[in-house]
Amino acid sequence: MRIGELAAAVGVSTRTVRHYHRVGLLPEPQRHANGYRTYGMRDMLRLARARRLIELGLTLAEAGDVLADDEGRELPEILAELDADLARQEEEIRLRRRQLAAMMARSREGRLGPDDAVSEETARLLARIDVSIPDGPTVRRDRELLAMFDGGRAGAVLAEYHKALDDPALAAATAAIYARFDELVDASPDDPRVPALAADMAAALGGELTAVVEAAPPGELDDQPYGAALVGDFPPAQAEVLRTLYRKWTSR
Amino acid sequence: MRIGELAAAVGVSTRTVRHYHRVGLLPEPQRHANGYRTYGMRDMLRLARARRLIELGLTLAEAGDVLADDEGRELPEILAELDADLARQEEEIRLRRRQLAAMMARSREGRLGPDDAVSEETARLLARIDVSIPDGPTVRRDRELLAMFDGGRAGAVLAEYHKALDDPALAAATAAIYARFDELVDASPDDPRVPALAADMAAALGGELTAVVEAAPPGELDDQPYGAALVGDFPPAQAEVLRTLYRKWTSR
DNA sequence: TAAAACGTTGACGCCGCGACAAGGTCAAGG
DNA sequence: CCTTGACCTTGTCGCGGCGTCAACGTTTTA
Repeated sequence: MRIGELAAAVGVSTRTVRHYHRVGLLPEPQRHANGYRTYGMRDMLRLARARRLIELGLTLAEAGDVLADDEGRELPEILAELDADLARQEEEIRLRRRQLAAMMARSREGRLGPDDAVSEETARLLARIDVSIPDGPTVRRDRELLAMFDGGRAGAVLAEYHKALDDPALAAATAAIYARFDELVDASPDDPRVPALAADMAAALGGELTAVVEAAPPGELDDQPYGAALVGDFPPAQAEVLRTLYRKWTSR
Repeated sequence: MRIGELAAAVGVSTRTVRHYHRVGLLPEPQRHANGYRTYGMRDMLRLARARRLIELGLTLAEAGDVLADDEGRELPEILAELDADLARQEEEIRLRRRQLAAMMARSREGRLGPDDAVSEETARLLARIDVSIPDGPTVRRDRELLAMFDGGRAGAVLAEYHKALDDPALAAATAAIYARFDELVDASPDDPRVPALAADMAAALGGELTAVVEAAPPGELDDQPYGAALVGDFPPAQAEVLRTLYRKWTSR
């Protein structure tokens, strides 16, 4: 048998057979006078066995070990390990498909933005915000931030936000604050609305702030780990509100 | 923000962030005077979005496309494709786990050889052979061959073999033939038992042979596609039996 | 006699980074 | 002032399991 016949009989490519030779999974067979590899039945058996193990999910090295050990001494442990690995993969796939199904459903009912690739829990809060708070640049940014920290890093914030939306009066107050913040988009940092809004925000967002800056060190917001990046993303007056708010909070 | 802070905030390595820059998934941010990359909130948002898509199973290129398109135009198709792919993988994993479970069960009850990584159907036939035919070199080789061609390439042979084992008389005759074949292991090719055995095999293995050499071209067995490799695996007298058998069959 | 269909070795590509190497930068401490 | 250590920079190799050229020799077929 030449390499093409062997490969065709077992159902692999000649490249695969040569690859197995190079990595030592199959021994190099005898060569014909012209340099062609010449295979016998025993080579074919070994290749077929290796393929069955590989198709089960063993790596080439593992398959080689199993075939080298006379009569599969360590096969059971490899199988157990492999099964555990497959079980884990299966669970992962199921989880992702659940997420995908939710996203595809949302895609069919409405629009689907990049922030919809988010856990169901966060998706519920985002949907609630969407119906409770009038649209605006700041609420959009907050939605983005909530989505960004999806995955356990801001679970406490989610709970506080839900509480704020549970009470219609609180929800209305929150919406009002968003609106006032939006109005400052082109204002000067000296605008008298800045300290007023900061004071009202400090009063209104008490619980939520507790969750976020639980251990806020003193100093200016710009000097905090992510503070500079945060305020840098806002226009001057809005940034000033954040700085004032941070000062109020750390001096509490 | 510097790269380490960004990476820590999103939960990836700095190496990953730089990799995303190189492949174009994230734009290179501004540099500080010392050459350090400096990130803002928008970079963080983009990275977090990309990560969520990637963790869902999108490739880096796909995630880049989705984030590049303003508001996910082609996201739904990618999601559908991805879900189909995951469904296929899930099915594959389930299939492999079924095979693994069967193998692990066999491993617990008895011994587990390299030929047990085989379909349930073939495994059943191998088990039947094991109890019906006394052990010997030839029956072992036949078991190996059956296992080798597992997977649809020899389904007809399986059926014929089952039929031979269904009838106790046929099973006994088959066992006898195996025994006589084994006796020829050290015999000369001129041994008078060779033609006698070939004749009896031709009579006994009619159906099975029909399945194997359904369209056997005339000529010597050694000149057939896999004939040389096959007879090369047998001692002289046994090889001669096979040649004679092939001649009988093609001149039928 | 030429073309096609085999065979040979060798090298690069894929995907998503991890793990080095070989440095430069910066703040804190002795 | 010097060192230490924790950052940052670019660049390259490695992984797994082959597919896919390239550039060439051999055998079989029209």
